[in-house]
Amino acid sequence: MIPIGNATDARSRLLAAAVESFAARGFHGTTTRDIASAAGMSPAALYVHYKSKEDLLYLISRNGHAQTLQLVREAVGSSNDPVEQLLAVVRAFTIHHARGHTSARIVNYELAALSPDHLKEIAAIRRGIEKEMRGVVEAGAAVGAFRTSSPQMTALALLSLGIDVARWYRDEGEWGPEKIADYYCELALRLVGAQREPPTMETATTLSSGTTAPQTRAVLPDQTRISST
Amino acid sequence: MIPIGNATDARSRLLAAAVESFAARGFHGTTTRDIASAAGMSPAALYVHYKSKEDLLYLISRNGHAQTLQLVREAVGSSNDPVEQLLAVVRAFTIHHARGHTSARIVNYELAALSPDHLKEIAAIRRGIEKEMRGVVEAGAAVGAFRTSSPQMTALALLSLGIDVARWYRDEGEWGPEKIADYYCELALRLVGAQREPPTMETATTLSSGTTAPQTRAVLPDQTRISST
DNA sequence: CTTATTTCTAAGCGTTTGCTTAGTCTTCCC
DNA sequence: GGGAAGACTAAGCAAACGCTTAGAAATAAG
Repeated sequence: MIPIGNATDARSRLLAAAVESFAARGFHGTTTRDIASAAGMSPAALYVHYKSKEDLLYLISRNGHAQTLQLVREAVGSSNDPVEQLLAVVRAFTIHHARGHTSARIVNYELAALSPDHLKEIAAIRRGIEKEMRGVVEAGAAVGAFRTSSPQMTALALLSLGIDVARWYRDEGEWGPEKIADYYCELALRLVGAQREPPTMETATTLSSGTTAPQTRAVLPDQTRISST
Repeated sequence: MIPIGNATDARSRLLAAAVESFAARGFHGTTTRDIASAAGMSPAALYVHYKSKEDLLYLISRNGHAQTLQLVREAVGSSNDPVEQLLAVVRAFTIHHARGHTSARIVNYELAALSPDHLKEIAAIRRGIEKEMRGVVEAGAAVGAFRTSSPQMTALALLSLGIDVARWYRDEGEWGPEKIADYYCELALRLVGAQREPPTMETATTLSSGTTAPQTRAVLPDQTRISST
Protein backbone atom coordinates (compact mmCIF):
# COMPACT_ATOMS: atom_id res chain seq x y z
CA MET A 1 0.00 0.00 0.00
CA ILE A 2 1.10 3.55 -0.63
CA PRO A 3 2.65 5.26 2.38
CA ILE A 4 0.59 8.12 3.73
CA GLY A 5 1.80 11.68 4.05
CA ASN A 6 5.09 13.15 3.06
CA ALA A 7 7.95 11.12 4.45
CA THR A 8 8.49 12.30 7.98
CA ASP A 9 9.51 10.02 10.80
CA ALA A 10 7.89 6.65 11.19
CA ARG A 11 6.09 7.57 14.37
CA SER A 12 4.25 10.46 12.73
CA ARG A 13 3.51 8.43 9.65
CA LEU A 14 1.88 5.76 11.77
CA LEU A 15 -0.19 8.36 13.59
CA ALA A 16 -1.31 9.95 10.34
CA ALA A 17 -2.18 6.56 8.93
CA ALA A 18 -4.21 5.77 12.03
CA VAL A 19 -6.13 9.05 11.69
CA GLU A 20 -6.98 8.31 8.08
CA SER A 21 -7.98 4.74 8.81
CA PHE A 22 -10.03 5.42 11.93
CA ALA A 23 -11.85 8.26 10.18
CA ALA A 24 -12.62 6.17 7.12
CA ARG A 25 -13.59 2.86 8.66
CA GLY A 26 -13.93 3.54 12.37
CA PHE A 27 -11.74 2.23 15.17
CA HIS A 28 -13.12 -1.29 15.16
CA GLY A 29 -13.19 -1.39 11.38
CA THR A 30 -9.50 -0.68 11.25
CA THR A 31 -6.83 -3.33 11.82
CA THR A 32 -3.33 -2.74 13.04
CA ARG A 33 -2.20 -4.17 9.72
CA ASP A 34 -4.17 -1.45 7.91
CA ILE A 35 -2.38 1.25 9.84
CA ALA A 36 1.06 -0.26 9.50
CA SER A 37 0.79 -0.92 5.79
CA ALA A 38 -0.68 2.56 5.15
CA ALA A 39 2.44 3.90 6.85
CA GLY A 40 4.58 1.62 4.70
CA MET A 41 5.75 -0.57 7.53
CA SER A 42 5.34 -4.06 8.89
CA PRO A 43 2.56 -4.77 11.41
CA ALA A 44 5.00 -5.11 14.29
CA ALA A 45 6.47 -1.66 13.73
CA LEU A 46 3.39 -0.11 15.28
CA TYR A 47 4.28 -1.52 18.66
CA VAL A 48 7.72 0.04 18.65
CA HIS A 49 6.07 3.44 18.88
CA TYR A 50 2.68 2.87 20.47
CA LYS A 51 1.44 0.67 23.26
CA SER A 52 -1.69 -0.57 21.54
CA LYS A 53 -4.31 0.27 18.95
CA GLU A 54 -6.43 1.85 21.65
CA ASP A 55 -3.45 3.94 22.71
CA LEU A 56 -3.32 5.39 19.21
CA LEU A 57 -7.00 6.27 19.37
CA TYR A 58 -6.51 7.83 22.77
CA LEU A 59 -3.63 10.00 21.61
CA ILE A 60 -5.56 11.14 18.54
CA SER A 61 -8.68 11.84 20.57
CA ARG A 62 -6.86 13.66 23.36
CA ASN A 63 -4.86 15.78 20.97
CA GLY A 64 -7.96 16.63 18.93
CA HIS A 65 -9.98 17.57 21.97
CA ALA A 66 -7.17 19.64 23.44
CA GLN A 67 -6.81 21.49 20.15
CA THR A 68 -10.52 22.22 20.03
CA LEU A 69 -10.62 23.43 23.62
CA GLN A 70 -7.66 25.71 23.01
CA LEU A 71 -9.16 27.14 19.85
CA VAL A 72 -12.44 27.82 21.62
CA ARG A 73 -10.73 29.47 24.57
CA GLU A 74 -8.64 31.66 22.31
CA ALA A 75 -11.74 32.75 20.44
CA VAL A 76 -13.57 33.60 23.64
CA GLY A 77 -10.52 35.42 24.93
CA SER A 78 -10.21 37.50 21.80
CA SER A 79 -12.85 40.00 22.94
CA ASN A 80 -15.01 41.13 25.83
CA ASP A 81 -18.05 41.57 23.67
CA PRO A 82 -20.30 38.48 23.62
CA VAL A 83 -21.24 39.12 20.01
CA GLU A 84 -17.60 39.20 18.95
CA GLN A 85 -16.88 36.19 21.11
CA LEU A 86 -19.73 34.27 19.56
CA LEU A 87 -18.61 35.08 16.04
CA ALA A 88 -15.02 34.18 16.82
CA VAL A 89 -15.97 30.88 18.44
CA VAL A 90 -18.39 29.85 15.73
CA ARG A 91 -15.98 30.81 12.99
CA ALA A 92 -13.03 28.96 14.49
CA PHE A 93 -15.12 25.96 15.51
CA THR A 94 -16.73 25.61 12.12
CA ILE A 95 -13.51 25.99 10.16
CA HIS A 96 -11.86 23.50 12.46
CA HIS A 97 -14.55 20.88 11.93
CA ALA A 98 -14.59 21.41 8.17
CA ARG A 99 -10.90 21.61 7.43
CA GLY A 100 -10.07 19.02 10.06
CA HIS A 101 -13.08 16.81 9.40
CA THR A 102 -10.94 13.69 9.28
CA SER A 103 -9.66 13.88 12.83
CA ALA A 104 -12.86 15.60 13.97
CA ARG A 105 -14.78 12.49 13.00
CA ILE A 106 -12.64 10.40 15.28
CA VAL A 107 -12.90 12.99 18.04
CA ASN A 108 -16.67 13.08 17.92
CA TYR A 109 -17.73 9.64 16.80
CA GLU A 110 -15.24 7.19 18.26
CA LEU A 111 -15.63 8.04 21.93
CA ALA A 112 -17.24 4.67 22.66
CA ALA A 113 -14.10 2.85 21.58
CA LEU A 114 -11.97 4.52 24.27
CA SER A 115 -11.12 2.66 27.45
CA PRO A 116 -13.22 3.75 30.46
CA ASP A 117 -10.33 5.68 31.99
CA HIS A 118 -9.43 7.42 28.78
CA LEU A 119 -13.06 8.25 28.09
CA LYS A 120 -13.35 9.86 31.50
CA GLU A 121 -10.39 12.10 30.75
CA ILE A 122 -11.71 13.05 27.32
CA ALA A 123 -15.20 13.72 28.66
CA ALA A 124 -13.72 16.30 31.01
CA ILE A 125 -12.23 18.20 28.07
CA ARG A 126 -15.56 18.06 26.27
CA ARG A 127 -17.29 19.57 29.29
CA GLY A 128 -14.72 22.35 29.16
CA ILE A 129 -15.63 23.09 25.56
CA GLU A 130 -19.34 23.11 26.36
CA LYS A 131 -18.72 25.39 29.32
CA GLU A 132 -16.98 27.95 27.13
CA MET A 133 -19.81 28.07 24.62
CA ARG A 134 -22.43 28.25 27.32
CA GLY A 135 -20.51 31.07 28.95
CA VAL A 136 -20.59 33.13 25.78
CA VAL A 137 -24.32 32.67 25.28
CA GLU A 138 -25.08 33.38 28.92
CA ALA A 139 -22.94 36.49 28.89
CA GLY A 140 -24.70 37.75 25.79
CA ALA A 141 -28.08 37.05 27.32
CA ALA A 142 -27.08 38.75 30.57
CA VAL A 143 -26.19 42.03 28.87
CA GLY A 144 -29.22 41.92 26.60
CA ALA A 145 -27.24 41.32 23.44
CA PHE A 146 -28.91 37.94 22.95
CA ARG A 147 -32.49 36.88 23.45
CA THR A 148 -32.77 33.26 24.32
CA SER A 149 -34.87 31.49 26.91
CA SER A 150 -32.37 28.69 27.38
CA PRO A 151 -28.74 29.69 26.89
CA GLN A 152 -27.79 26.14 27.77
CA MET A 153 -29.81 24.57 24.97
CA THR A 154 -28.85 27.29 22.53
CA ALA A 155 -25.18 26.70 23.28
CA LEU A 156 -25.75 23.00 22.73
CA ALA A 157 -27.35 23.71 19.37
CA LEU A 158 -24.42 25.92 18.36
CA LEU A 159 -21.92 23.20 19.21
CA SER A 160 -24.16 20.67 17.51
CA LEU A 161 -24.15 22.60 14.25
CA GLY A 162 -20.38 22.85 14.28
CA ILE A 163 -19.72 19.25 15.20
CA ASP A 164 -22.06 17.93 12.56
CA VAL A 165 -20.05 19.76 9.91
CA ALA A 166 -17.42 17.06 10.41
CA ARG A 167 -20.03 14.47 9.43
CA TRP A 168 -21.29 15.99 6.20
CA TYR A 169 -18.32 18.03 4.98
CA ARG A 170 -16.64 16.81 1.79
CA ASP A 171 -13.44 18.25 0.37
CA GLU A 172 -15.00 18.11 -3.10
CA GLY A 173 -18.00 20.19 -2.04
CA GLU A 174 -18.64 23.65 -3.42
CA TRP A 175 -18.50 25.37 -0.07
CA GLY A 176 -15.08 25.64 1.52
CA PRO A 177 -14.47 25.87 5.27
CA GLU A 178 -14.33 29.69 5.34
CA LYS A 179 -17.53 30.16 3.38
CA ILE A 180 -19.36 27.68 5.57
CA ALA A 181 -18.00 29.45 8.63
CA ASP A 182 -19.22 32.82 7.35
CA TYR A 183 -22.67 31.42 6.84
CA TYR A 184 -22.67 29.69 10.20
CA CYS A 185 -21.73 32.97 11.88
CA GLU A 186 -24.88 34.50 10.49
CA LEU A 187 -26.93 31.51 11.53
CA ALA A 188 -25.40 31.71 15.00
CA LEU A 189 -26.46 35.33 15.39
CA ARG A 190 -29.97 34.31 14.50
CA LEU A 191 -29.94 31.35 16.84
CA VAL A 192 -28.98 33.42 19.86
CA GLY A 193 -31.44 36.17 18.93
CA ALA A 194 -28.72 38.76 18.60
CA GLN A 195 -30.06 42.26 19.04
CA ARG A 196 -29.30 45.07 16.69
CA GLU A 197 -26.92 47.03 18.86
CA PRO A 198 -24.48 45.77 21.42
CA PRO A 199 -26.20 47.55 24.25
CA THR A 200 -23.74 47.91 27.07
CA MET A 201 -20.59 49.47 28.36
CA GLU A 202 -18.20 51.14 26.01
CA THR A 203 -19.28 51.58 22.46
CA ALA A 204 -17.38 51.19 19.26
CA THR A 205 -14.17 52.76 20.54
CA THR A 206 -12.98 49.85 22.60
CA LEU A 207 -14.63 47.28 20.44
CA SER A 208 -12.85 48.27 17.29
CA SER A 209 -9.52 47.73 18.98
CA GLY A 210 -9.95 44.03 18.63
CA THR A 211 -7.58 41.94 16.58
CA THR A 212 -10.02 41.13 13.83
CA ALA A 213 -11.18 43.70 11.33
CA PRO A 214 -14.22 45.54 12.68
CA GLN A 215 -17.14 44.49 10.59
CA THR A 216 -20.23 46.54 10.11
CA ARG A 217 -22.24 45.96 13.17
CA ALA A 218 -25.82 45.83 12.07
CA VAL A 219 -26.36 42.41 13.53
CA LEU A 220 -29.54 41.38 11.83
CA PRO A 221 -30.41 43.63 8.94
CA ASP A 222 -33.65 43.34 7.02
CA GLN A 223 -31.69 42.04 4.12
CA THR A 224 -29.69 39.09 5.19
CA ARG A 225 -25.96 39.59 5.29
CA ILE A 226 -25.23 36.02 4.50
CA SER A 227 -22.64 36.00 1.79
CA SER A 228 -23.60 34.49 -1.50
CA THR A 229 -20.16 34.44 -3.04
CA MET B 1 -26.74 -12.51 28.52
CA ILE B 2 -30.22 -11.24 29.18
CA PRO B 3 -32.62 -11.48 26.25
CA ILE B 4 -33.60 -8.11 24.86
CA GLY B 5 -37.11 -6.82 24.51
CA ASN B 6 -40.34 -8.46 25.44
CA ALA B 7 -40.49 -11.97 24.15
CA THR B 8 -41.76 -11.73 20.61
CA ASP B 9 -40.63 -13.96 17.81
CA ALA B 10 -36.99 -14.82 17.42
CA ARG B 11 -36.56 -12.87 14.23
CA SER B 12 -37.65 -9.61 15.82
CA ARG B 13 -35.63 -10.27 18.93
CA LEU B 14 -32.52 -10.70 16.81
CA LEU B 15 -33.22 -7.48 14.96
CA ALA B 16 -33.79 -5.56 18.19
CA ALA B 17 -30.61 -7.01 19.63
CA ALA B 18 -28.70 -5.94 16.54
CA VAL B 19 -30.06 -2.40 16.83
CA GLU B 20 -28.98 -2.16 20.45
CA SER B 21 -25.57 -3.62 19.76
CA PHE B 22 -24.79 -1.63 16.63
CA ALA B 23 -25.87 1.59 18.34
CA ALA B 24 -23.80 0.90 21.43
CA ARG B 25 -20.59 -0.42 19.94
CA GLY B 26 -20.88 0.21 16.22
CA PHE B 27 -21.21 -2.33 13.43
CA HIS B 28 -17.58 -3.46 13.49
CA GLY B 29 -17.51 -3.43 17.28
CA THR B 30 -20.39 -5.88 17.41
CA THR B 31 -19.96 -9.61 16.88
CA THR B 32 -22.62 -11.97 15.64
CA ARG B 33 -22.25 -13.73 18.99
CA ASP B 34 -23.13 -10.46 20.77
CA ILE B 35 -26.34 -10.19 18.80
CA ALA B 36 -27.35 -13.82 19.16
CA SER B 37 -26.69 -13.99 22.87
CA ALA B 38 -28.47 -10.67 23.46
CA ALA B 39 -31.45 -12.26 21.76
CA GLY B 40 -31.03 -15.34 23.95
CA MET B 41 -30.03 -17.65 21.15
CA SER B 42 -27.06 -19.53 19.82
CA PRO B 43 -24.73 -17.85 17.30
CA ALA B 44 -25.98 -19.98 14.44
CA ALA B 45 -29.61 -18.94 14.99
CA LEU B 46 -28.85 -15.58 13.40
CA TYR B 47 -28.29 -17.21 10.03
CA VAL B 48 -31.66 -18.92 10.06
CA HIS B 49 -33.28 -15.49 9.77
CA TYR B 50 -30.68 -13.23 8.17
CA LYS B 51 -28.17 -13.69 5.42
CA SER B 52 -25.27 -11.99 7.13
CA LYS B 53 -24.29 -9.39 9.71
CA GLU B 54 -24.19 -6.76 6.99
CA ASP B 55 -27.67 -7.81 5.90
CA LEU B 56 -28.91 -6.96 9.38
CA LEU B 57 -27.29 -3.54 9.19
CA TYR B 58 -28.78 -2.98 5.78
CA LEU B 59 -32.29 -3.85 6.92
CA ILE B 60 -31.98 -1.60 9.96
CA SER B 61 -30.58 1.24 7.90
CA ARG B 62 -33.11 0.94 5.11
CA ASN B 63 -36.02 0.73 7.48
CA GLY B 64 -34.77 3.69 9.49
CA HIS B 65 -34.21 5.82 6.43
CA ALA B 66 -37.58 4.91 4.94
CA GLN B 67 -39.27 5.83 8.22
CA THR B 68 -37.51 9.18 8.30
CA LEU B 69 -38.38 9.97 4.70
CA GLN B 70 -42.00 9.09 5.29
CA LEU B 71 -42.19 11.19 8.41
CA VAL B 72 -40.66 14.16 6.63
CA ARG B 73 -43.01 13.80 3.66
CA GLU B 74 -46.05 13.58 5.91
CA ALA B 75 -44.96 16.69 7.74
CA VAL B 76 -44.46 18.62 4.52
CA GLY B 77 -47.79 17.37 3.22
CA SER B 78 -49.63 18.47 6.34
CA SER B 79 -49.92 22.07 5.16
CA ASN B 80 -49.45 24.42 2.25
CA ASP B 81 -47.90 27.11 4.41
CA PRO B 82 -44.11 26.92 4.45
CA VAL B 83 -44.00 28.11 8.06
CA GLU B 84 -46.33 25.34 9.14
CA GLN B 85 -44.43 22.86 7.02
CA LEU B 86 -41.15 23.90 8.57
CA LEU B 87 -42.51 23.59 12.07
CA ALA B 88 -44.04 20.20 11.33
CA VAL B 89 -40.87 18.85 9.76
CA VAL B 90 -38.56 20.14 12.45
CA ARG B 91 -40.83 18.89 15.21
CA ALA B 92 -41.24 15.41 13.74
CA PHE B 93 -37.58 15.16 12.73
CA THR B 94 -36.33 16.25 16.13
CA ILE B 95 -38.64 14.00 18.11
CA HIS B 96 -37.72 11.11 15.84
CA HIS B 97 -34.01 11.59 16.40
CA ALA B 98 -34.41 12.00 20.15
CA ARG B 99 -36.88 9.25 20.91
CA GLY B 100 -35.37 6.95 18.32
CA HIS B 101 -31.77 7.93 18.99
CA THR B 102 -30.67 4.31 19.17
CA SER B 103 -31.60 3.38 15.63
CA ALA B 104 -30.92 6.94 14.44
CA ARG B 105 -27.30 6.50 15.45
CA ILE B 106 -26.99 3.50 13.21
CA VAL B 107 -28.83 5.28 10.41
CA ASN B 108 -26.55 8.29 10.51
CA TYR B 109 -23.21 6.98 11.68
CA GLU B 110 -22.86 3.47 10.26
CA LEU B 111 -23.23 4.26 6.59
CA ALA B 112 -19.60 3.41 5.89
CA ALA B 113 -20.16 -0.18 7.01
CA LEU B 114 -22.76 -0.82 4.32
CA SER B 115 -21.83 -2.68 1.15
CA PRO B 116 -21.33 -0.41 -1.87
CA ASP B 117 -24.63 -1.46 -3.43
CA HIS B 118 -26.58 -1.04 -0.23
CA LEU B 119 -24.95 2.31 0.42
CA LYS B 120 -26.01 3.52 -3.00
CA GLU B 121 -29.61 2.62 -2.29
CA ILE B 122 -29.55 4.28 1.13
CA ALA B 123 -27.88 7.40 -0.24
CA ALA B 124 -30.82 7.84 -2.62
CA ILE B 125 -33.23 7.89 0.31
CA ARG B 126 -31.05 10.43 2.09
CA ARG B 127 -31.13 12.67 -0.95
CA GLY B 128 -34.91 12.42 -0.86
CA ILE B 129 -34.95 13.63 2.73
CA GLU B 130 -32.65 16.52 1.91
CA LYS B 131 -34.78 17.43 -1.07
CA GLU B 132 -37.89 17.70 1.09
CA MET B 133 -36.23 19.99 3.58
CA ARG B 134 -34.72 22.14 0.86
CA GLY B 135 -38.12 22.39 -0.78
CA VAL B 136 -39.69 23.78 2.35
CA VAL B 137 -37.01 26.42 2.86
CA GLU B 138 -37.07 27.41 -0.80
CA ALA B 139 -40.86 27.67 -0.78
CA GLY B 140 -40.75 29.87 2.30
CA ALA B 141 -38.10 32.06 0.76
CA ALA B 142 -40.05 32.31 -2.48
CA VAL B 143 -43.18 33.68 -0.80
CA GLY B 144 -41.21 36.01 1.43
CA ALA B 145 -41.97 34.12 4.61
CA PHE B 146 -38.28 33.30 5.11
CA ARG B 147 -35.20 35.43 4.59
CA THR B 148 -32.18 33.39 3.74
CA SER B 149 -29.50 33.85 1.13
CA SER B 150 -28.87 30.14 0.73
CA PRO B 151 -31.91 27.96 1.22
CA GLN B 152 -29.71 24.98 0.41
CA MET B 153 -27.25 25.61 3.22
CA THR B 154 -29.99 26.61 5.62
CA ALA B 155 -31.81 23.37 4.91
CA LEU B 156 -28.58 21.49 5.50
CA ALA B 157 -28.16 23.25 8.84
CA LEU B 158 -31.71 22.36 9.84
CA LEU B 159 -31.16 18.69 9.05
CA SER B 160 -27.81 18.88 10.76
CA LEU B 161 -29.32 20.12 13.99
CA GLY B 162 -31.88 17.33 13.99
CA ILE B 163 -29.48 14.56 13.12
CA ASP B 164 -26.99 15.60 15.77
CA VAL B 165 -29.69 15.20 18.40
CA ALA B 166 -29.23 11.45 17.95
CA ARG B 167 -25.59 11.89 18.96
CA TRP B 168 -26.01 13.86 22.17
CA TYR B 169 -29.47 12.83 23.37
CA ARG B 170 -29.60 10.81 26.58
CA ASP B 171 -32.74 9.24 28.00
CA GLU B 172 -31.70 10.41 31.45
CA GLY B 173 -31.43 14.03 30.36
CA GLU B 174 -33.72 16.73 31.69
CA TRP B 175 -35.13 17.64 28.32
CA GLY B 176 -37.48 15.12 26.75
CA PRO B 177 -38.00 14.73 23.00
CA GLU B 178 -41.06 17.03 22.87
CA LYS B 179 -39.44 19.83 24.81
CA ILE B 180 -36.35 19.69 22.64
CA ALA B 181 -38.56 19.67 19.56
CA ASP B 182 -40.43 22.77 20.79
CA TYR B 183 -37.18 24.59 21.29
CA TYR B 184 -35.81 23.46 17.96
CA CYS B 185 -38.94 24.75 16.24
CA GLU B 186 -38.17 28.20 17.58
CA LEU B 187 -34.55 27.89 16.57
CA ALA B 188 -35.64 26.78 13.11
CA LEU B 189 -37.80 29.89 12.68
CA ARG B 190 -34.81 31.99 13.55
CA LEU B 191 -32.51 30.07 11.24
CA VAL B 192 -34.71 30.59 8.22
CA GLY B 193 -35.30 34.23 9.10
CA ALA B 194 -39.03 33.71 9.50
CA GLN B 195 -40.96 36.92 9.17
CA ARG B 196 -43.09 38.07 12.07
CA GLU B 197 -46.42 36.37 11.62
CA PRO B 198 -47.26 33.12 10.01
CA PRO B 199 -50.08 34.16 7.63
CA THR B 200 -53.57 33.61 9.01
CA MET B 201 -56.28 32.05 6.89
CA GLU B 202 -57.36 35.36 5.40
CA THR B 203 -53.97 36.89 4.96
CA ALA B 204 -52.59 33.63 3.70
CA THR B 205 -54.88 33.60 0.71
CA THR B 206 -54.25 37.27 0.08
CA LEU B 207 -50.52 36.91 0.33
CA SER B 208 -50.24 33.75 -1.65
CA SER B 209 -52.37 35.22 -4.41
CA GLY B 210 -49.81 37.93 -4.91
CA THR B 211 -46.62 36.70 -6.47
CA THR B 212 -44.12 38.37 -4.23
CA ALA B 213 -45.62 40.38 -1.35
CA PRO B 214 -42.28 41.59 -0.01
CA GLN B 215 -43.11 42.12 3.62
CA THR B 216 -40.74 44.64 5.06
CA ARG B 217 -41.04 43.35 8.57
CA ALA B 218 -38.71 42.91 11.43
CA VAL B 219 -36.65 39.80 10.89
CA LEU B 220 -36.97 38.56 14.41
CA PRO B 221 -39.50 39.41 17.07
CA ASP B 222 -38.13 41.63 19.79
CA GLN B 223 -39.29 39.20 22.40
CA THR B 224 -38.14 35.72 21.87
CA ARG B 225 -40.90 33.30 21.13
CA ILE B 226 -39.06 30.40 22.59
CA SER B 227 -41.18 28.76 25.22
CA SER B 228 -39.70 28.85 28.68
CA THR B 229 -41.57 25.93 30.15
C1' DC C 1 37.35 -2.62 16.52
C1' DT C 2 33.53 -3.74 20.33
C1' DT C 3 29.40 -2.85 22.56
C1' DA C 4 25.04 -0.92 23.39
C1' DT C 5 20.86 1.06 21.70
C1' DT C 6 17.27 1.90 18.57
C1' DT C 7 14.35 0.71 14.68
C1' DC C 8 12.52 -2.33 12.09
C1' DT C 9 10.92 -7.21 9.98
C1' DA C 10 9.68 -12.23 9.54
C1' DA C 11 7.30 -15.35 11.75
C1' DG C 12 3.90 -16.77 14.52
C1' DC C 13 1.05 -17.37 19.05
C1' DG C 14 -3.38 -17.68 20.94
C1' DT C 15 -7.86 -15.84 20.41
C1' DT C 16 -11.80 -14.15 18.08
C1' DT C 17 -14.16 -13.51 13.90
C1' DG C 18 -18.19 -14.45 10.40
C1' DC C 19 -20.29 -18.13 8.93
C1' DT C 20 -21.25 -23.37 7.87
C1' DT C 21 -22.29 -28.08 8.77
C1' DA C 22 -24.69 -31.78 10.69
C1' DG C 23 -28.08 -33.04 13.27
C1' DT C 24 -31.98 -32.51 16.97
C1' DC C 25 -36.41 -30.99 18.22
C1' DT C 26 -40.97 -29.19 17.31
C1' DT C 27 -44.92 -28.42 14.49
C1' DC C 28 -48.22 -29.37 11.21
C1' DC C 29 -50.57 -31.90 7.53
C1' DC C 30 -51.99 -36.27 5.70
C1' DG D 1 -48.93 -43.18 12.81
C1' DG D 2 -45.37 -41.14 8.84
C1' DG D 3 -43.08 -37.52 6.78
C1' DA D 4 -41.93 -33.01 5.39
C1' DA D 5 -40.70 -28.34 6.80
C1' DG D 6 -39.02 -25.01 9.67
C1' DA D 7 -36.45 -23.42 13.94
C1' DC D 8 -32.82 -24.10 16.57
C1' DT D 9 -28.10 -25.86 18.69
C1' DA D 10 -23.40 -27.98 19.26
C1' DA D 11 -19.41 -28.10 17.10
C1' DG D 12 -16.19 -26.36 14.33
C1' DC D 13 -13.67 -24.37 10.07
C1' DA D 14 -10.79 -21.05 7.76
C1' DA D 15 -9.52 -16.56 8.07
C1' DA D 16 -8.44 -12.47 10.45
C1' DC D 17 -7.42 -10.35 14.69
C1' DG D 18 -4.18 -7.79 18.35
C1' DC D 19 0.01 -8.36 19.83
C1' DT D 20 4.72 -10.81 20.94
C1' DT D 21 9.08 -12.91 20.05
C1' DA D 22 13.55 -13.37 18.08
C1' DG D 23 16.62 -11.48 15.53
C1' DA D 24 18.56 -8.49 11.62
C1' DA D 25 20.12 -3.99 10.30
C1' DA D 26 21.53 0.52 11.24
C1' DT D 27 23.57 4.00 14.16
C1' DA D 28 26.43 5.87 17.58
C1' DA D 29 29.79 5.90 21.48
C1' DG D 30 34.02 4.49 23.52
